[in-house]
Amino acid sequence: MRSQRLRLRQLEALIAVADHGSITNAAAEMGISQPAVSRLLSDLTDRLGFSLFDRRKGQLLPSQEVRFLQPDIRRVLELMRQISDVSEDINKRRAGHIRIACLPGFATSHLPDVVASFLERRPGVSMTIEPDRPERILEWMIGEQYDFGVTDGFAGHPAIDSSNLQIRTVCVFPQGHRLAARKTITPADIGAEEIIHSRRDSEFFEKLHDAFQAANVEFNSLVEIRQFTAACELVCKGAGIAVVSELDAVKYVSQGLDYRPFRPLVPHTLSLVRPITQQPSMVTLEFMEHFANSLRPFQLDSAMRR
Amino acid sequence: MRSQRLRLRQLEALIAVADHGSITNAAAEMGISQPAVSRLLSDLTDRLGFSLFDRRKGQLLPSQEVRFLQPDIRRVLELMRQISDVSEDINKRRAGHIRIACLPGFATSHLPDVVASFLERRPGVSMTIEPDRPERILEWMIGEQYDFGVTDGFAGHPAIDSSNLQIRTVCVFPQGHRLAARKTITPADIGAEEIIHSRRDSEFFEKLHDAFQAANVEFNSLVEIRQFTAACELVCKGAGIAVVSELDAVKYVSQGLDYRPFRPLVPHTLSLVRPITQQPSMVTLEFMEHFANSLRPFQLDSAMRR
DNA sequence: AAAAAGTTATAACACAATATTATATATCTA
DNA sequence: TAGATATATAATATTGTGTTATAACTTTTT
Repeated sequence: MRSQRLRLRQLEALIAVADHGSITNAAAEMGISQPAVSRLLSDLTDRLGFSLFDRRKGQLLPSQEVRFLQPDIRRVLELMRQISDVSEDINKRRAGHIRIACLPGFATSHLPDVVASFLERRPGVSMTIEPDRPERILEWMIGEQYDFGVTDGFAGHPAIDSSNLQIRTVCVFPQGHRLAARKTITPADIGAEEIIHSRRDSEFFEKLHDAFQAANVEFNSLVEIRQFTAACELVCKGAGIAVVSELDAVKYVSQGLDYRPFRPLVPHTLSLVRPITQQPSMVTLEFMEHFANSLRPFQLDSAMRR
Repeated sequence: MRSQRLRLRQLEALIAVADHGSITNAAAEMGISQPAVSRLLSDLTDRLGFSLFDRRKGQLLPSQEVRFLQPDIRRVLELMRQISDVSEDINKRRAGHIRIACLPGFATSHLPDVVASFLERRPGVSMTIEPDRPERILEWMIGEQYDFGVTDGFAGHPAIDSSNLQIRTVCVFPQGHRLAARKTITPADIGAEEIIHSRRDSEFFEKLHDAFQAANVEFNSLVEIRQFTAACELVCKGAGIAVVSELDAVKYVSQGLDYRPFRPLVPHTLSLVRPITQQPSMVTLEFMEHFANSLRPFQLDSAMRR
C-alpha cells in the first residue's frame, strides 16, 4: 500500500482528468507537470482499489465507479473553494454575522439607518436584531447570545463590557407651539404644560425630575411611557410635551414635531454593551465603531457639558 | 506566508480542537502528537488571517469567525469520510448502480427474482430497470445509456457485446387439459388446438412454424402476441395453448397452468447484451454472472440439444 | 509495416508538508 | 508562588508533491 489517507490533491487530479480527457491536458490545467498527475492518479488507484478510467481511442473516460463517486468529489472540491473564498471575505469584512440586542425604540428609529449604511458596503455580512427590555438585553450579553447591545441606565456587571454615552436631550412639542418662540427651554417654560415622560423608576426620569425640583417648578405628569419614540408620537398628536433624546426627536420633525435644547443639561445615558468573555469578531468590532460614530453628532461632549 | 493552499489536515485539526477544547486532547483524538496539531493550527491561522480560538479559563473556544465557517468545514470532512466509505463499499460490491434494459415480459417475470436475490446481499447497490422493445434496447446499449440488456433474436452489432442462450421451451395448457396425459408434446398432438404465439416476424415463430410444417401439421393460429407472459395469461383463461420458454411457464403453474416439454426442440434464443466500448463496473460484471447463472436451469445445454 | 507524433509511466531527485521527540514557555490551580 | 498542565518552538525524520529526464506505449501517418 503506497498511501493511507485519501488526499485532496488526488481528487483534484481525478476531476481534472475526467474533465479534460487526458493526463497531459489535466496537468496543463492544474499548472503542474504531467508525471505529477500521473502519480497522483496511480496513488489514488491504489488507495481506492478500482480502475479510474477507461481508455477509448486516446480519450480517458471515467469508469462507472468514478462516475458513481463524482458528484460527492465535486462537492468536496467546491466546498473547499468556498471555505477559502469565505475566509477571504471575512478578512475583507465582507462575510460574517452580527447579533445585536437593543431597546425596542432603537430598533425602529436610529439603528436601521446605521445597519443599512454598514451592510451596504459589506455584501455577505448578515445581522440578527433583537429588540427587548433592558434586563433581557443584559441577560443575553451574559449568556453570549448576542454580540452587541444598546441599552440605557446600565449599572455595570462583571461579565459585561460597557461604554456609556451621554446623548443630548431636547424638549419636543408640536410645530407651531408657543414654545417654538424660545431658543432653549427650561423647567420654568414648561410649568403649565402636561408632560409625557419615561418610567418613574428610570435613571433619566429621576434626573429630569430633579431639574424641575431644583428650578422649583411643578412636574406636571400626563403619561408615563417606556420609549422616547412613543413619547414623540404622542407629542405629535398634541397630547402634551416631552423631554427626549435628540436622536429620537430628529426622526419626528417630518411628522409635525418641533424641538429646542433643554436646559439645564439632563443628558440621556446610552450604554453600548458586549460580552466581556468573548472576543468579538472583527466585523463586530467594526460595527461597534461604526455605531459609536453614528451617535457622535448627538453626543454631549465634555466641552459642552459645563 | 508559510502556506499557500488550504489543507485538509489543517481543517481536521481545527475541528478536533473545537470539539475537544484543547490542543492536547485534539492531538490524542487524532492520534498524533501535540506539537503537530499546534503547528497545523498556527499554519492555518497564517493562511486564514484571523485568530481561530479564544482562550477562556483553560478552554479553547472557536472564534466567531471559525463558528461562521464551521458548518462548511464539517461538511467537507463528512464528505471526505463518505467518499472513502463509498469507495470501500464499491470494492465490497456494496455500492454502485446498474442500469438494465430488458423485454417487458422479463421485467415482470424472471428478472424481479434475480434482482431481489442480488440486491439482498448488497446494501447500497441500486438499479434502474427499463422495459422496452428489442430495437430500443439495442439503441440504449449503443448509446451507453444502460449497462446490461436482455433481449431476444439479436443479430449482432459492432458496438454491442452479446452472448446468446438457448432456453428450453414447453407447450403450455390449462391444468386438467387432455394434453396433460402426454410426457412430451409434438406438433401432431396439437393439431386440433388453437395456438397463441409470438409475432410472425419473430425468429422464434419462424422456427416453431417450421417444426409444424416439417411434421406436416396445420398451424392453427388464434392470437399473435408479443410476450410469452401474456400468452400464458391467455392460456390460463382457457383461450388456447402455446409454446413458450420454460422460464415463463413455471411462473404460471400456481395460476392454473400446466406444461410439458415440446418436441422437436425449438429453443428460444435469449441475448444478453452490453455496450462493447465501455468497461462494465465490477458490480455490473457480477450481476451479469448472477443473471446468467439464474438462467442455467432453463438452458438447453449442448448435451441435450441433439 | 515502419516511422512519426503524441501520451503515459517510471526513475531520480528536490522541496514542502506533516509527523516525531525534546524542551522551553505560558497558563491554570491550589 | 509552586506545581501541574497546556502550548509553543526547535531539531529532525518521513511522506507527499513537485520537478526533469527518459522509457514505454498508442495512435496516426506514410
